[in-house]
Amino acid sequence: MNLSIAEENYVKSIYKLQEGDAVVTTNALAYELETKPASVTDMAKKLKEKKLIDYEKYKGITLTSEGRTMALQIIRRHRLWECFLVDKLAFSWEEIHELAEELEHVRSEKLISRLSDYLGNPVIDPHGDPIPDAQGKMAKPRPQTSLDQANARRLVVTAVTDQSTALLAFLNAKNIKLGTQLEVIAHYEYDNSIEIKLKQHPAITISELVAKNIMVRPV
Amino acid sequence: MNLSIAEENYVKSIYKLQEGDAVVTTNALAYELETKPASVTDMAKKLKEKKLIDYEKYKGITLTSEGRTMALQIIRRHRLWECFLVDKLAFSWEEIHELAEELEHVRSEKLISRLSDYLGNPVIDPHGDPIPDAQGKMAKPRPQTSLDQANARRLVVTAVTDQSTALLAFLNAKNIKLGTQLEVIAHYEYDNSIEIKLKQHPAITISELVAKNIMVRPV
DNA sequence: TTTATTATTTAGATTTGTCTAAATAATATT
DNA sequence: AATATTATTTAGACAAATCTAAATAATAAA
Repeated sequence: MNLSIAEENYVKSIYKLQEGDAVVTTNALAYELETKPASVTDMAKKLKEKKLIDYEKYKGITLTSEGRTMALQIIRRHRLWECFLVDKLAFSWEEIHELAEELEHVRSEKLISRLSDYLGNPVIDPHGDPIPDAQGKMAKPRPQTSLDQANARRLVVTAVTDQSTALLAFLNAKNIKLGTQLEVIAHYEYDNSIEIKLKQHPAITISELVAKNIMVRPV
Repeated sequence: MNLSIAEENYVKSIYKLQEGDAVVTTNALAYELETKPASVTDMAKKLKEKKLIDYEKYKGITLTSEGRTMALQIIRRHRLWECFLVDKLAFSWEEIHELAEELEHVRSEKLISRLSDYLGNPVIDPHGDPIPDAQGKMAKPRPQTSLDQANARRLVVTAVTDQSTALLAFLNAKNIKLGTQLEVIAHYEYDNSIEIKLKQHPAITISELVAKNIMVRPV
């Protein structure tokens, strides 16, 4: 089946919001796709017609197994292009998402399989997320949490959820990037700020807002 | 200015049909884009509004200098991706066009400039066509003609105009590919067939139809 | 130069994906 | 349980890109 770019984006977002098997609500999907709930309802009817989702009025959305297969293909394409951009074209991790967002819609099984070979068939992308193989199989996602909720002491940065230039500039100034290892020194209850220490750097204190946008996993 | 994919395809095709400065007719453009003349008229009004073309009813279409700049950017993207597909992913010359046709619509100056660097800033693409630089400057197109009209004796294959699988299979069987050098032995007036010889192969005779679809330049 | 042919444009419709505003359903609050 | 709030859907509209059929302009042929 051949999906439009819009349809692909819906399928991908539904997959993302499902996180396993949760039902996705109209509003959540609208928010994720930066569109209006009415548009989501319209598209839900179309995707149901194409048997990519299960959908009943007011009951929310889940992917069918066919929809899940489509989603995994799109995610595969996205993550392989991200690898390409970082490994071959030396882009930094904060620049790649929106480019991969466009490249992922070039549908060619052959292109993707050759790209994968060319990259050495990587199994995780530059954000640390697993890459589905051609059959849609992939490793379990790493158990990442936002920095403000992490309970381990020694952590590694896996992603940044807010791509605003203000945040990225801040992280740059503090030498925090993808793969950076850090140690949590203290939580300050008063404003939920967190004191952290990077190797070869003095300890710094970051606000709750910043901590919420830094994703980490135990090292 | 930000063009839609449809608009980019129009601009690119107008550039191609102009071949310098010729006026492009509605019908010719419709044929090139595999669409209907009425659709071309509609789009012509839009592109005129955006100052990318000069257009007066019944008088045909030409690009403005702004339109030409856009066209050269699109062609640059297209040809760089073709280089990537052949040089890095080992695609053959007959497979790359339609993939590049999609990849060319990812608009990112930075992506293209890095891709160009990565490829060693090539100045001709796998079909032998020149690649515009970031400023839109490019070498003169090679003087290619179809094999049936070539007057030189020793030639090199630069392109195939008909991408049908039947023709490609034929060329494959005869070991004719991009860059293949050949020598014209004889023209047979009766049916306009041509006898040619490839190095390390016995001479073969090809029909006028085949010869018309093989582009060559003197070696 | 009148007529026939071909090229182009217009008018009106269609599809896809979106929107706003209003209606309805589901859920939460009192 | 009645009411308020929030979530979702429907109805109707819109923009982009296309189409068909009919009208008009340009060109070729008689």
